[in-house]
Amino acid sequence: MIDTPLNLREVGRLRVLEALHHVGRSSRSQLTRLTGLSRATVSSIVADLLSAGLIEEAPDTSEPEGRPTGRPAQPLTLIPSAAYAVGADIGHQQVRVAVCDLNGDPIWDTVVAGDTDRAPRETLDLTADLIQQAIREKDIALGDVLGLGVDIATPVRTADGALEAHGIMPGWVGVRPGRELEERTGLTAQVANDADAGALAERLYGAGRGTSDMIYIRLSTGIGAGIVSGGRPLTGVGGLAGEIGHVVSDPRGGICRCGNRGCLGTVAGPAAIARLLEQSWGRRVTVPDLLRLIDEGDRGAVRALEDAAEHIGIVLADLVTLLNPELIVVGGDLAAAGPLLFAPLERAIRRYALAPAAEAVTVVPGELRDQAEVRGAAGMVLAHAPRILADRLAAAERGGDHHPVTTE
Amino acid sequence: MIDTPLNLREVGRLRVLEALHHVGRSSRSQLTRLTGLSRATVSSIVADLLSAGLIEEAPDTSEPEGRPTGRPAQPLTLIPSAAYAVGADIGHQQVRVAVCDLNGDPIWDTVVAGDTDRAPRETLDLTADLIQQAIREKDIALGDVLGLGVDIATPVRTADGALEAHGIMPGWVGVRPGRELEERTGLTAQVANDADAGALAERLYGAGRGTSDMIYIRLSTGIGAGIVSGGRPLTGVGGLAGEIGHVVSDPRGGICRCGNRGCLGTVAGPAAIARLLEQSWGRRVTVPDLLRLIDEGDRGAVRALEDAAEHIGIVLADLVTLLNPELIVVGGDLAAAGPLLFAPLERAIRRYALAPAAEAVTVVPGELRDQAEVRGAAGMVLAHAPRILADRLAAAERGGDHHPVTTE
DNA sequence: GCGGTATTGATCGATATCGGACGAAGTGCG
DNA sequence: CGCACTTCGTCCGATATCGATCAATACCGC
Repeated sequence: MIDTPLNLREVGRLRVLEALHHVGRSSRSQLTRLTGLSRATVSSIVADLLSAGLIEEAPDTSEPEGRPTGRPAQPLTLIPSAAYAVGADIGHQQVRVAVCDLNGDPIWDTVVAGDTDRAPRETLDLTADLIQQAIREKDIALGDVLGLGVDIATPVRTADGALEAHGIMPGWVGVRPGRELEERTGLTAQVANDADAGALAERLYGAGRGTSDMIYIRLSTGIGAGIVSGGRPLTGVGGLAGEIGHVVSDPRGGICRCGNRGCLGTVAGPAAIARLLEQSWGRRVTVPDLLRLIDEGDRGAVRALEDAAEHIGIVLADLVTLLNPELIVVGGDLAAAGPLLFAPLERAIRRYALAPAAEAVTVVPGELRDQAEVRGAAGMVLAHAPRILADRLAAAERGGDHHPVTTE
Repeated sequence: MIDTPLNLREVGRLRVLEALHHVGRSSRSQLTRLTGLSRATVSSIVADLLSAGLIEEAPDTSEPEGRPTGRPAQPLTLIPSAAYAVGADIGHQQVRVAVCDLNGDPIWDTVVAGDTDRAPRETLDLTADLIQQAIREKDIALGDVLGLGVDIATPVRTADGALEAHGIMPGWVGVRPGRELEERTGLTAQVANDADAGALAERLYGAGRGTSDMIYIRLSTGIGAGIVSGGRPLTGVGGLAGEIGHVVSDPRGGICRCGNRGCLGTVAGPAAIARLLEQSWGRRVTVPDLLRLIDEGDRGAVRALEDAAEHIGIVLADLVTLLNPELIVVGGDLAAAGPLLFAPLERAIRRYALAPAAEAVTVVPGELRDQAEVRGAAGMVLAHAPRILADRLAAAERGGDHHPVTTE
């Protein structure tokens, strides 16, 4: 993903691809407006892309707008199956691999359970096997795969893609899953934190479509957040941004594995709620148990959830004051808890955040559920799809110069 | 600042200008690497820009690198005086106007005191007068001014540049200072919050040069912050981002004018510290008074400052955990307080922020002092200088087609 | 129904960009 | 001191882009 400046001759194609990727469907004349190129150039590039099999003339669909008059435009679209991206989500207890088409729609999706925390090598082997299985089963040419996106439940150092020491996956410290999987699969890989991947997915395909300033908060075992600012993921200088689970929520709270006291995750994380209930119930309580108890209206569980939600809401309120986001998307298992979670969350935001910022923000549950992270991982690659496609077209022209499709 | 896509023919010039603006000094051959254009194209564009008087062949300076061998490169630079930007800083008790050259260096700078809070119209008139006076005195052609940057001590709605209701400048609510000043001066204007302007200035010209993830915190009357994320200012969806002064610091603290309780600004803002001392001293204490007391080692003043710094540090710690910045720059009057301010600040960050994030961040005082905001205001314009210059060159070619310098 | 109008998409000469070859300007070594 | 070598900048033919003109298609009003 090095940002080598493109040859000026290749910029046109890139712009057309980007515009099509962005708006999904567009005519030649609309493309001239979107790209700034001349109509002649757009027509020429479009002809190229058509013969390259990347785009197609859409069969003309519903156009319910009161059209102005004039010759009707011929809509063009990217062919979704012209290229694919693979996403791999490495969680604590499972590996998930999905293949997505150019639209980001998953066409293959599998989850395999396993104790990933302690076995990096085996987990990476398994992941690579799943990827190859997917490509084989869907009969995809390796050259049609744009790349591999990986997300993992621990911070990723942006500089070299290595995993940070303070993460919760003990055996993985220092491992560079991107490079490992590149060697195993032959695909170019990029790696991100799971919350960042989830944020990207919800922004591209889920509840946050079209927003530019969004926070995705993930309530599963711990608490993590992915921040989108100005349309771009906010990772911070070392990839640690969004570690909302380690904001100090109660200075007199319990000791966190990160070394601080009263981190939000230890005070209000789903695991902490479950542990709280274990004390009174005297037996093991999992997050699904918790959800069932809440659903049954168990007063202790409801109280624990509400208290946790208020703590989370207070921290979110700070984030709202500081970042002034448009939307907060709540994902992870616990998002299923519904209004009992959302009501105290929103109340805390309205109460503690700066009023105009609180008014500007909406809190919604995620739409993608357990698919969010994998789709976001693939989405990281797809976000660069136009660039990768343009690069490949340019390389193909410089290399094999025999285009039998050139003239008639 | 509409982002109309450029004609492909005009992209080359833009890229060359951007590269030169970014690195400051560069040879033709280095420009080919920076821009991705061919050597031939770069040479042609450079010839254009030379004859347009925008760039010059630098007289060859110290090149102390162990040079590799080969024909020496001919360095090129933008001519700093080829264009200017005007900055206007509208504070609570003063208006400051500066003219900066293409390097961002101020060549004219004036402060005028006045009760700006209650007199928007008079303040705008005064500002416009100062701007015109500056242009006249420095004998600058209006066509050589790229634009006007305005910053003001209240949140600015990004959508239309109007001032937000919750700001601290009562008479200004709903005013659109950008449009007002455009009408008065004939320059195109852009408006930002003062903390955002300060952040930009410190990042471009001050303590934060070269950083991409930075927080600028301003301790003057109140507390505000400007956030730079991934090299871009983070304004949020409504321009409210960075309102660190309204993060709730003490839920049982006093009522803030924003309607909440215990906002950081009311608990630990310079004005709050001064008010705290007034209670014991029984007379009016200003921020300069406060600084003098601290300098004299007055124990009450020192204690009040340290307590305030800890409160501020705790909120900054949250920001460090959430944004993982590289640098925190402390500006505003109070930054002059020195180690008595910085020590508790850093201690709180180390204590409350996530350890690896705390290790990654450095806290430094600002370098630009009271010039930060004006220079940042001008810097907003200068950040787009290449684009504006390229646009103007293109427009000039389409319009007046008589270039006597073309042949011969 | 038919000309007027508006918009899209294609065609054509002028021009700018690209890649490669060439001259220019130095360094290092025999 | 000359020659090989390296890098920088310019020159030149091939090609893509641009702006303008032209054909195609649909709506509108009389």
